[in-house]
Amino acid sequence: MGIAERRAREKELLRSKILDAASQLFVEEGLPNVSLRKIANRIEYSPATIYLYFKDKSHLFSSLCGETFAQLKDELERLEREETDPVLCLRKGLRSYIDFGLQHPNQYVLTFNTPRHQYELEESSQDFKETNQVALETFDCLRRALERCRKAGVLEFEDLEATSQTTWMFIHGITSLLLLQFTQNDPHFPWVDKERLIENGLDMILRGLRPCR
Amino acid sequence: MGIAERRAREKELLRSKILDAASQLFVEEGLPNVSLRKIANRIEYSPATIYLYFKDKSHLFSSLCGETFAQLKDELERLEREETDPVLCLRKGLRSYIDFGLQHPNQYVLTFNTPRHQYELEESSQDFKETNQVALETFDCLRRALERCRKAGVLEFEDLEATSQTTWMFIHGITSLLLLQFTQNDPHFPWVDKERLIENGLDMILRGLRPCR
Amino acid sequence: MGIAERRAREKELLRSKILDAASQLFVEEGLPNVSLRKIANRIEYSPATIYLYFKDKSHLFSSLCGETFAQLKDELERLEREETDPVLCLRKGLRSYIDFGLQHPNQYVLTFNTPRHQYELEESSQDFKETNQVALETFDCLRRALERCRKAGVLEFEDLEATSQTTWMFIHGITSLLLLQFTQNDPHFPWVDKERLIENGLDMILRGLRPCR
Amino acid sequence: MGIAERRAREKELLRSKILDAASQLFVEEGLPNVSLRKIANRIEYSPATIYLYFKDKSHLFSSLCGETFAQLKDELERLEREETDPVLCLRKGLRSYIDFGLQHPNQYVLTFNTPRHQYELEESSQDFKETNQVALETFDCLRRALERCRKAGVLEFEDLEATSQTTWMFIHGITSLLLLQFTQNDPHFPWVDKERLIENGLDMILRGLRPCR
DNA sequence: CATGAATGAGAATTCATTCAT
DNA sequence: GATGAATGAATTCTCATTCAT
Repeated sequence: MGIAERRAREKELLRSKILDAASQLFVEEGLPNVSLRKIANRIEYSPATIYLYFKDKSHLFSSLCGETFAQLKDELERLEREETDPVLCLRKGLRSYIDFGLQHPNQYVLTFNTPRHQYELEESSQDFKETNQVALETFDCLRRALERCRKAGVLEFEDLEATSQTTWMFIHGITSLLLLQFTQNDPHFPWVDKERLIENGLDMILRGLRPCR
Repeated sequence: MGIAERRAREKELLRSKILDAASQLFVEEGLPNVSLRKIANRIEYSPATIYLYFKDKSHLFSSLCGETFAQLKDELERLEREETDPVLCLRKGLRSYIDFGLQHPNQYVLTFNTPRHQYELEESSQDFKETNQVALETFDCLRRALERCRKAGVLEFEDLEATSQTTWMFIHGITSLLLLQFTQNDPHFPWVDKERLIENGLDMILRGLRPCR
Repeated sequence: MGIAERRAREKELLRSKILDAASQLFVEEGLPNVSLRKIANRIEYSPATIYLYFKDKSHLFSSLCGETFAQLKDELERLEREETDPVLCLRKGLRSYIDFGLQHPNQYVLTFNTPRHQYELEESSQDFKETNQVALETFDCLRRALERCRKAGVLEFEDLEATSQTTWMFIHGITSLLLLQFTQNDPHFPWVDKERLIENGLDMILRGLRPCR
Repeated sequence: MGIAERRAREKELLRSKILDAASQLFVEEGLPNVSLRKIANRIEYSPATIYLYFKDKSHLFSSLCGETFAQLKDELERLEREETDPVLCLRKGLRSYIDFGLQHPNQYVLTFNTPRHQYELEESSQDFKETNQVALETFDCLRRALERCRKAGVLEFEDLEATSQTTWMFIHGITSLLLLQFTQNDPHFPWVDKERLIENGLDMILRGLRPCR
């Protein structure tokens, strides 16, 4: 029993090491330059070993994203429990989302800015379903946060679903272009200070939802 | 004389065919799976021929994006001349941007959702400079549209630059997630109807900028 | 245990096969016409396999030369131990050098008659350092042989270093032009018999160093 | 008539320009990196034009070498006429040969250190015959210079042909290794100063041929 | 469980050469 | 006489993946 447990623990550990290495390489070299070989090198295992833990490259990346976003969900749920003021809770949540994207640029880009057919994944796979489940639950946090504001009368809108999705689009736009800005470092575009942009964005979103008078 | 002209026309034609083929392959297979070989196959020319028209792969892609976005700029400038009502001009412009992105999904993704270090391009290149110039000019349309609204007293905001950038972020978010939705075709997420989402998004943006009372 | 050994042996064997094939192709087709593909074809392995044994093309060639010249060094050092007469030792050594060059025409040409910038190799590489080390040690044999003759009073010269280098130049000239003669097979030039030329050359070298009276 | 002449002159001129460009590129980039395209670029003609003047790449290079060595022959023949002291004439000739090699490193290497089957050339070709003729005549200068010294009693040797060839081998060795030294710039080998090496070499050659007592 | 060895497929790019004009 | 356009063949090298051990 103890032996089996240790084995399971060790197995889980190696799986994590693989994902960690992938994540690091991702940041350092950019998605298309991450090869299984490089991942294997970094953890000092053979490339073949990775196939014992992940069916293929796309499953690995899919898991990576899934597990990354699980963290975001946890954070948003914590916020939901701890922050009682509904508008503040919403605002902090949106802010967390953006910060999270900036902290995990590659997973963010891979998940939301990379057409899926590039890293195909059969829909039936277990990994895929899990990832998806997490995503839906994460989005639910936003839905609930908006609904709470509406109930409290501090925000006003008709269609909860449409508003949630639109709000997501806005913060996705903020996150996404900030990421572009930092990875490209384009000297020609007169980018406003990051902090400023984020707060201005959140202000505009909330102003767009405030009651009409 | 006529001969030289015909030749030039033919040359231009082949260049277009290459760009077209690239763009199609893009859609069908995703950026990292587009190779010069495949492009050449599709137009039934040899791979080497492409090098007579583009210095290398990154120049080809850069040209592709640059030339595509020149169209957007043209359209926005046309709008600016033709639509006199400032808010309507702004709204139509934002809408055009989104529609344009949806019509050229791959160029859009390549330009705004693809970290540059993946398809690097020396900054000094002529292609690069031109593309950049076009981008800046396109953004200027948005700046002017917002400023006109402010002068007309129909919108209210403090910092023109920050507001322009934030607005861009929002419509980029809309475009970007709509594209994701269509390329992924995720059956599990309860997407609201596209038209609805766009209009809701534009409403929210404008509401976020309306005068305080 | 036995398994690991057999594997190591097999691995070493394939490495040798690659080097052999490279060397042969070299002879048959000339250096710039030796491609990794051709080497792979000849040994009936895939091109990719070669990369498991050599980092890249230049490392392969560098290894080839290095390992070849290690043999020359061994031979010269053996001579040094076995031949006690200093002039004879020198003469036999020079002769060995020439014969060695004639026996390994391609490695010789690659090492001494091929401008390095053609097959560049980072200086830091391990292969490179080793090759270099071997070369220096081989040259040391010549230095010592000359010095021994001087001490014995049978040869006379002022500057050991300059004389060693000049002597090397002479035997290199002999080797090099004999190789040219055999690879070109030029029917128009009235080449004197090889053996004659070599012995005449060695005579002239030794006569040039004999004491003045 | 005048027209035809001008045409012929112009044609000859372009031929020269091609050879010049080839020669320059040679020096700058090394033999295997000289492509017809680069040559054509440099003279601002199309690659196809080169084929109007040279049958193919190897003929071009062959001509290049032939014409370069014609210069050496001219110089040696001039020396023969002007320098009356036989030993001095020999020594100056040898020195000229070495200097010439150092001044035309790439042609020298191509001619004498490059196995012919790398740049094949049918023996029957006109270019080939001419080049060969020049080479034989150049070697004749050395033969005559040695013979003159023997007749004057200042040098002593039995076989003129063998001695001439050996002498050539020696100065070829000097030239060849000096060229190696300069193109490789190997920091590990303690090369003696160039001038010193050359003069030491010439001394040794002449000492090797001086009368026995 | 882990891997060393191997590979087929494919990538970007360059080149010498041809030929219709 | 000169060339613009085109190409087939070749190059080095990387990668995801498999499989016997």
